[in-house]
Amino acid sequence: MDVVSPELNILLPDEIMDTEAIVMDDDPPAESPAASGQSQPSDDAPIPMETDVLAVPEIVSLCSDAPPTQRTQALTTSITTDSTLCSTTSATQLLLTPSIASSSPLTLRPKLSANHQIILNKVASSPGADTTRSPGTTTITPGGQKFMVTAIGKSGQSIVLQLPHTGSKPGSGQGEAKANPQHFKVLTIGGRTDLKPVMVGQAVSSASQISTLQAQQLKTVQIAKKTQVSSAGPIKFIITKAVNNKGLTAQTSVSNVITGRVLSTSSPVTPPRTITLSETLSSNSKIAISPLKSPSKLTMVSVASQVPNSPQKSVSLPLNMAHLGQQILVQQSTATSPAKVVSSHSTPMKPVQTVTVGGPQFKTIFPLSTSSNVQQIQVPGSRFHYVRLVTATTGSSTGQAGSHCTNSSMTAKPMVVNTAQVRMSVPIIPAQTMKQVVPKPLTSSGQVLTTQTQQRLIMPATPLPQIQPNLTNLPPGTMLAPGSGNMGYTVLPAHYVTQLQQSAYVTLASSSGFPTPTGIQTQARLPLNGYCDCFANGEFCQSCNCTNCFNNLEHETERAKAIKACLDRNPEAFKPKIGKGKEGESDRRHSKGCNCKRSGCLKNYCECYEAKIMCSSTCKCVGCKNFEESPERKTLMHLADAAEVRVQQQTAAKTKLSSQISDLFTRTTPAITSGGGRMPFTFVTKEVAEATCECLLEQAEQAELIQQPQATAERMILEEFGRCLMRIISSAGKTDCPSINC
DNA sequence: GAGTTTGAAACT
DNA sequence: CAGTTTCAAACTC
Repeated sequence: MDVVSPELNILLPDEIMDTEAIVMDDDPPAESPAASGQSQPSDDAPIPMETDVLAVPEIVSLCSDAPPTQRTQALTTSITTDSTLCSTTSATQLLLTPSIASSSPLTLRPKLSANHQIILNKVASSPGADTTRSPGTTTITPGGQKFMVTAIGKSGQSIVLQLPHTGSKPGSGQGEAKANPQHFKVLTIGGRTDLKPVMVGQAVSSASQISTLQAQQLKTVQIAKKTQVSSAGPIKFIITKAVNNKGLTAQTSVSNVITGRVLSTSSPVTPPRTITLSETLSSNSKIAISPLKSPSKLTMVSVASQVPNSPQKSVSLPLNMAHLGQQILVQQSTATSPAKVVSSHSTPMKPVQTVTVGGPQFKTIFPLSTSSNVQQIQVPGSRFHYVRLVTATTGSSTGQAGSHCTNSSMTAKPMVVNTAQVRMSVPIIPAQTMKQVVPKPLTSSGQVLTTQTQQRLIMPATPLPQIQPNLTNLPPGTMLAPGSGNMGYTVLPAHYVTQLQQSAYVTLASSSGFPTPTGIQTQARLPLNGYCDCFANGEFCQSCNCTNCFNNLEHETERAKAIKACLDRNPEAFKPKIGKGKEGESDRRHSKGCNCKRSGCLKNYCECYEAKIMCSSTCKCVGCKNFEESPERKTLMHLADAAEVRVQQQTAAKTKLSSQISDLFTRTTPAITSGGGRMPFTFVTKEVAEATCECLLEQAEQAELIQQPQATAERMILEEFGRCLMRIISSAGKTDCPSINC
């Protein structure tokens, strides 16, 4: 058994994990089921994940010495940690982990593309066959031969897996799948630590395919068809993406799930993550990939409402998946229908515990107690309902629906109950410190409303006591606009005041026809074409160069109305773009997401990068490299860190030098002023200098007398000069007028 | 500091 | 929702 070290993850190209969407064939039933997995020439080209996907480094290569046909049925691959993945024999199992005893064969035709992508070509398109591109580890068991491809890498480094023509139409029924059991198991390892959809292929598995799962991390993702939803139900592949996370070596588990069907494998590599990918039918087009795409696409293992006899309803749950915030998400659905996974609550929810899962896009709700050890997981904004099966048993897979977790939550990082508390502070400071910030006397006590970081009091208009009780319910960044409700304060985060500028300018310079709510018509405007640092900082202009400035107390009304007009146009205008993620999420994220296309999200053009946050599912960026495991990003971060360290060191050195100079000056000044004569010019008088020179001349003469060579003469003179200096120094502390005697 | 690049926002 | 335009910030030289 070859085990791919997690380090390979780093080495693999980024594109591997860029798996926002995959192409899955949802074609009508093909003529050739090819259930046996016969190899057929496939012209299916690997579907690039994105434009530059093909530039995959030669990190992994798959080769098989078996004939193509044989390779089709018997994938012989070995994966090593070195730069070469060479096949052994057709019977060779390539297992990264103690693979599950999955006997369901999956006919795949792996090939190594010119760009060294691991490609499993689907022999022929069939309804049951889906094109799968899976970065990560793929375990395939064709006819008892187990095949595991470790596509360790990162986003965008795609391993293209194209399933051979299976012939088992997912929607055609499960029996067909059983008749021609073609199963593959895809395990993706490595890549981003965050939730990222991973390629999923058609997974047709028997219910018995449940492995012992001890993965510490797992994210389950459902691939949902973007463009087309078959009435028969799209085949959905769920791949657990093992994430190379901090060298974890726990077994990774793989769960390949078609609706109601779950395949699970395990591999001792890294904690997996299950990722949902969106599918674009028949799409060979380039796919813009961003990390953490589409949390709403997350689809989990269907576990609820299982049909007891349904072979497609097996649930494998990775264990320890909660580690480091990784999460297995099990979709609770009626698995009887191979069609679209629909969340259904077959069992009433138990009291749950809301926890924050590391993935920024998940809010996990754990049932405090359920008879089936099902942890319910809620994904905000998702119409799916997820559960996580947790069991204390660590036994091997028995084929039962359930989990094989080994204290998954124990190894997980502390789950923080998301209280979504609004942190605001309302300090009371002396009124005189506010200056212009307080245009009107607030109260006799001079209470000033401030909020936590970056929030400024812009426009207090009413006494604080009226609003203070409400502030505790305001989220950070809340703007209390004048006239909004009974609140007369305008609290703006400084970062977003800039957004107000332009609008404010337009409003104030309302000759442009901007429909101000109040119909203000004035030529006055905020300074500098609306661009005023004072205003941006949420402050009134003071001692700046702006002209016709309305950003002052005198124009309080106009200013407030400008703000209000801006809010009328865009109520979200002052909400922080960069802030906490969704409720329950701990990571910061961009509320809208960037839309970078050329910068790779690694320049400050990218708002996410600028804010030093990872691109998230909300981003629409192309060729994004701003994800956690991006080598480019790491490099930049390292450079930035190094630069910062340099700056700090230089600053510290300058500070120290300045301090030393200052200290020296401080220490020497008294001596100078007191006539102590400790400074050189105080005791190296003209007489001393002359005497020294005489001594040196005398030494030179002596050297000439004894006919010493020039070098020796110079040495003698220098030695004499040294002696003179010593005498000067020694005399300096004794007398004001040191005497030099040769 | 000028010119170019880039992406967000506005607009259609 | 997609395409285009505008514009200011970021970037390069």
